Amino acid sequence: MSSATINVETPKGDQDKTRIQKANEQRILAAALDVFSISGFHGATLDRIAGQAEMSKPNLLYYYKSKEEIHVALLTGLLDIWLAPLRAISGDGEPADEIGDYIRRKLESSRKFPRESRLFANEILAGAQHIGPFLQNELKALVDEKSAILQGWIDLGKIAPCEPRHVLFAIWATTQHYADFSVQVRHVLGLKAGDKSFYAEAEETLKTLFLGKLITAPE
Amino acid sequence: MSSATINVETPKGDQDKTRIQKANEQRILAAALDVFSISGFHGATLDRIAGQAEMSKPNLLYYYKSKEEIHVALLTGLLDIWLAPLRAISGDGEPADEIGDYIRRKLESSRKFPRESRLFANEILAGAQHIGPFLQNELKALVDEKSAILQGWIDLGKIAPCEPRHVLFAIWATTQHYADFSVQVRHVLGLKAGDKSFYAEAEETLKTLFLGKLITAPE
DNA sequence: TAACATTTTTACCGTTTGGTCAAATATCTT
DNA sequence: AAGATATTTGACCAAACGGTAAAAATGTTA
Repeated sequence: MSSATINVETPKGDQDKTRIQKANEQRILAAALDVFSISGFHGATLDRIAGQAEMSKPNLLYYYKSKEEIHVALLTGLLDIWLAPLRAISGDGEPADEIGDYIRRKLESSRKFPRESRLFANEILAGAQHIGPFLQNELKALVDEKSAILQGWIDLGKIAPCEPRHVLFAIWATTQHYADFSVQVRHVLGLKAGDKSFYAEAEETLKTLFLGKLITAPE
Repeated sequence: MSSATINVETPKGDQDKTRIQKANEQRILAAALDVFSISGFHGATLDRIAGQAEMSKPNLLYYYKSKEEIHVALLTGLLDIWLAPLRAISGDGEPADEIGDYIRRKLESSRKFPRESRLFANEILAGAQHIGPFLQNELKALVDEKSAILQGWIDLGKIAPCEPRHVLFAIWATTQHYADFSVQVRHVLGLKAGDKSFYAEAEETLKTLFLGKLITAPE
């Protein structure tokens, strides 16, 4: 198993790419996202990805040198989607608004990008082989920063005493659950495949949970 | 892909098994749990499982006819571990005790059985091919039953109004997160591999979260 | 349109994988 | 000990897999 980790630098300037190149790379990534997010890295095959992209396998390998390169490209593109809701937390707003909005954004992300969420979950479950450095560096730094904001609110008595990092974990877990475990959610609720009607209840419940006691009433 | 789902009936009475049979089946399942929980079904190979079990591959296949049969055997054994904490919720106790104990039991389960938790997560992520019927039947019935208890507490004004099923989802998500996403948790917290010291903070945080507002103060 | 570069396809290769089979060995029963 | 049964192993196989080579087709540009 090669130990390639993601590198942020763009190996090729996006402008000197052919129109066909750009289109086909998009088709490949879209197809690969479908397959990887369901079957995981090892369960996915180049034949299925190529089939999904309506493309021959050698043609696919003309754009990406290996299966792993496609996987890494997907993960790289994922990280911004994953980070965006967290980045948007501001220390200037009211805690209830900021946390509530964060929950809303994360739920929206689960609803709109369930495949990306499952791809991410698969990668973490498998030991974060590729995105380990990202977790230790970029993500950790951002969590440190946002935790300090939460800690500031605690010090001001605006929210209840708690471990800020674990509160973030809880928000991640609960919101991503609706994408990663959607099959279980639907089966338990008796919903049919593709039914996403549970998201409204989910948002209401999570806001009750996180904003109920966590936010101490202003005196 | 064969569509075998788990069947509860024991195909062979456990008593008429040889001493060697029982021992080797245990060795195989232990080894398979190691490999499956890290690599997923497709990433796992019979050679690696056999190697981990210190056994030749044909010998392994003498006890289990196929890779899938091992996988199903593991999943089947998993379900009781998964259900036990939920089963233990009683309508007779006080809400704060019952919910707090449920969180404690689920966290303990994540700490003691992280491989089982990841195996379960992998199976759900992949679409719950094998345990779909279990989710729709046994699990749904149990969730219906326990949700009714929560609803009873709501009606009595003992806990805040909420969607009981989604509260259960939130407890599952947050507690299992520490097993399934332990790599991410450790990287963000700056802990070394194998360090499980975060569980104490996790329990405290989750109880603050779920018992803070959810439980309305007795008048 | 001719020359060039890019894209696509056909045919193929070596390896890995899940699984089989018959023979050999160990264990149990009487 | 002898026979029956259960266990283990080495050799092997067909299929699937990731990937390659080179030619054919298509697009671009002067």
